[in-house]
Amino acid sequence: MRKNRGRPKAFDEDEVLLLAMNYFWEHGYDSASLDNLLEAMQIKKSSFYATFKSKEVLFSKALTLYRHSSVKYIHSLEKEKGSRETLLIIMHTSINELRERGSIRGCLLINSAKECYHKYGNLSTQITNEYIFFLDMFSDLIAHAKEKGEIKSTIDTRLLAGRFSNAINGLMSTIEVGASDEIIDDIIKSIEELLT
Amino acid sequence: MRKNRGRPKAFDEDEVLLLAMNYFWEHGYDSASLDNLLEAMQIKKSSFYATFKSKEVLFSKALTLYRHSSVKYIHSLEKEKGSRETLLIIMHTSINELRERGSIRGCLLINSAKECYHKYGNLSTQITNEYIFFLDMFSDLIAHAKEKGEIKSTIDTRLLAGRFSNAINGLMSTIEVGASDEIIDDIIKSIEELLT
DNA sequence: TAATTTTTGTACCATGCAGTACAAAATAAT
DNA sequence: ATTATTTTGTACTGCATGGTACAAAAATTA
Repeated sequence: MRKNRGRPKAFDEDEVLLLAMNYFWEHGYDSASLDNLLEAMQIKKSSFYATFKSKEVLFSKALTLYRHSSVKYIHSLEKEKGSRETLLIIMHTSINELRERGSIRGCLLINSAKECYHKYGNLSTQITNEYIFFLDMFSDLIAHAKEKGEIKSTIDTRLLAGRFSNAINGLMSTIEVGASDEIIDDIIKSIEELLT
Repeated sequence: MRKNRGRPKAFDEDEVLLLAMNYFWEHGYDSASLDNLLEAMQIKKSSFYATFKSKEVLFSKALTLYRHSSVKYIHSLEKEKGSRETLLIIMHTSINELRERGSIRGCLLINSAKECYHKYGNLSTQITNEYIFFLDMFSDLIAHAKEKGEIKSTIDTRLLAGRFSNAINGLMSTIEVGASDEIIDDIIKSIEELLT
């Protein structure tokens, strides 16, 4: 069986996966209907099922892409802006999104965890694994920041990463529930203090 | 038009609303199908539409009931256990649920906020109002605790309520995403420290 | 050019959903 | 008892969903 036989694909698999990831991020798993996804991905149903075998598999691949692209982005950010600053930028990215568009997408993993918690077992375990990966990444950033003296906190590095992640997860909920700017700004302040 | 005419209702409106609220709390708004709700409420479709005119109206009433029953519970708790202790019990209730059942329901408002954030405008505004009500209640508890010397923190009472609420909202997400007990226990510790 | 292989477009399918229609049943008023 | 009024049970409607069937289209190989 030679390769490159038959009609060639009219789209790039990675490109349409990125489009799908962004659509999932914006709308969530259940609310993203297949038809709307296909429109966002600019491909037809049969092409979709030939390439990604189901909506669930597509989502799983989107979660993996989310990790890969986040790692790439955060590593480049750390090089450019430093470790502690990178952690703060991670938080402020969502806040800027809020001020500019009036709404936030939050963290794809946390959003998905809420959706999958009871409903989708397979996805849940993947989400947990991806989350641990992010926590490791935050731990590394904090460790580097401590080495450089950017953070002086005596709290255990990994637990500090947990508190940081927790505060940001809360912030996304707090924003979505419609808290006032005063409350939100104070929470941001408390997160900055955490990384001191 | 006299009252008590015609066939009498075979169910108590408040009772079935409570059943509906618990079902929504367990499953969320979208995932709670009308048929499953009706089964949980133990009434038939026509009775449902004659009493609550739609699923959305039912949910709105469930949100209001959630506030009413929470107020009642928390006030009695404050009388019995004190103000600071009540705040801690609010947190530990979810954690106990986790240890006992292996999963948590979290806060109905926060769960709903996530679901309604983009999708249901009417419900979103109600959710924000209910949330402000809870924040007021937390503020009162903290104010009382400060008066009694149970809490010495110099952070503004309302902002402290915001930080407390934020940390708990985060904790629910952190649990759902599958964080380790070590991370969770440390976050609990940090919340207890917040109320010191 | 003919045969083979793969992708693509369209029509279709079964299921689950919120909500409606309507007649039968149950009560109160007359 | 008859009539008026309300609730209840069941069947139905229309729509959206994820997924499939299948033939036409587009490329490679011979």
